[in-house]
Amino acid sequence: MRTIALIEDDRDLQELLRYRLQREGYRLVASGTGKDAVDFLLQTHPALLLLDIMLPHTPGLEICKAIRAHPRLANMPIIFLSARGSEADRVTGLELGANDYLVKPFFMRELLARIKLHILPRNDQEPVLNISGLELDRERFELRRNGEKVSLTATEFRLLAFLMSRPGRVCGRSELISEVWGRDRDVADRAVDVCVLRLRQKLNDAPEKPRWIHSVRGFGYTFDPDRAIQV
Amino acid sequence: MRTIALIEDDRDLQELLRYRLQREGYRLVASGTGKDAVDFLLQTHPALLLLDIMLPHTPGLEICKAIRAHPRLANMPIIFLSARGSEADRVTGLELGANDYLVKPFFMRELLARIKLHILPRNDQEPVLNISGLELDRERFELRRNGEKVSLTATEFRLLAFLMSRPGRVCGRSELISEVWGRDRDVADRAVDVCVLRLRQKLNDAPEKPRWIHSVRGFGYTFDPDRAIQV
DNA sequence: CGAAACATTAACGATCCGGTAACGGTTGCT
DNA sequence: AGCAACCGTTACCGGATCGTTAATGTTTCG
Repeated sequence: MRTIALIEDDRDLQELLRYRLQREGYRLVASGTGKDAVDFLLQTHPALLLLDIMLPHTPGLEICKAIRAHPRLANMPIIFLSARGSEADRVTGLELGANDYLVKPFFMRELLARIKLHILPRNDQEPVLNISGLELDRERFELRRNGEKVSLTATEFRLLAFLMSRPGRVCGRSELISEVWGRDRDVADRAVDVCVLRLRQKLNDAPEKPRWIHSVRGFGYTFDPDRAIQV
Repeated sequence: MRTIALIEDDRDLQELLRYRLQREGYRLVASGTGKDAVDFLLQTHPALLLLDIMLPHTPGLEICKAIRAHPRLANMPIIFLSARGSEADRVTGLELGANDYLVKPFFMRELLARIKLHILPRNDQEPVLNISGLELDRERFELRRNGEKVSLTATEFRLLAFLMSRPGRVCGRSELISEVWGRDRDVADRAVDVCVLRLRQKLNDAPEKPRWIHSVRGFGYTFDPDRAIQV
């Protein structure tokens, strides 16, 4: 279940949102004040933040700035909720790094739709990817090929997940190492090749017709079932 | 410069947007109808689409669905522009996969802020260059000539990418060597000629009428489809 | 016209690159 | 401790690729 954070001093709105969000399957954690907002978010780890602009003590815009400056929170989606709807208000809100800006009173179902939008869309967070016979389940850490399970190791799984979440994109070895192995890990390029080799073996990914992982000479690898076979 | 596509039948709004977006440094490509929207987008490769909902022939919602279903366009950001602002309209728009929904009349600066929001997080340089029948895809490391794939090697690809990203500019051999081959590489000038030769062969780039890569005697090479043929 | 300067082209061989198998270190479980 | 799974490294191989060279065309200019 995904957690959504709310910072809002209006008690009634707080309760209304709690009710509606719970009905949609979210967990709501709320705070009535912007004091210690960063700590609050670090503790609760929400998937998204609903942020009032007019708050006692710390204005919402300040909080937004602080979040964007914080390395661990920087890309958390933020939706501003504000009674102020002038052009200038909206623009400053959005330019400060908010992902969306809704003017009160807003339609509840629109808010829900926009929340979904900002939480779901990233391919690399989707719990299950299903591409041309390969089913990658990030929650169970399982891979199924035409329905039957293929057991992968952790690195193999992460590598495949990274490639599958960017179908068609050619990923260079250095990119793969920093994203799959870790930015700080000191690992040779060829480790990627070997990992790909092992993946291909487990997937029965023959160099024939419909291949999943393609080598792109001089650049790297790509997951692309549609790519023409190299002749 | 980033391209933004607009599908909108209101001429006045089209011109207004063209004016404002150009002032912000975008290039606008517009179509008054939703017919062949997918082809239109495949050709122009915009970074984002502004889409009217009420269009003659094909409704915007249909276009949105078609885009999301198309593998090469699926994650293009879409902003709906609509005169209809009811809760149901907004929700269906967003749930169909649009990234944003603005109700006409909207604040121009808010639109600009939202455009930035949806474009910014992505890569800085245009991933696909499309010049006079040549389609260079830096993400897939592919080149298509009038739609059909031409397979290039790494150096050929980098050289062509460098030339195509500066159409009309004449690039000297030494410049090309340091930018394409690498500042430190010790390579003779002639290597460039040979690489250009192989490129031309693969592209069927005859020295006749519309030529892509031109030799500029004494200086170097340039990619320029508009250049008059040397007589 | 003829030579110099420069560009085009074909062919060759060195180098680079990716596939693969084998090795050994580490980790975690029994 | 013993064992197996996992993972990064290394080395070798074959083939693709690329820079060089030299011969051939083409343009420029005295």
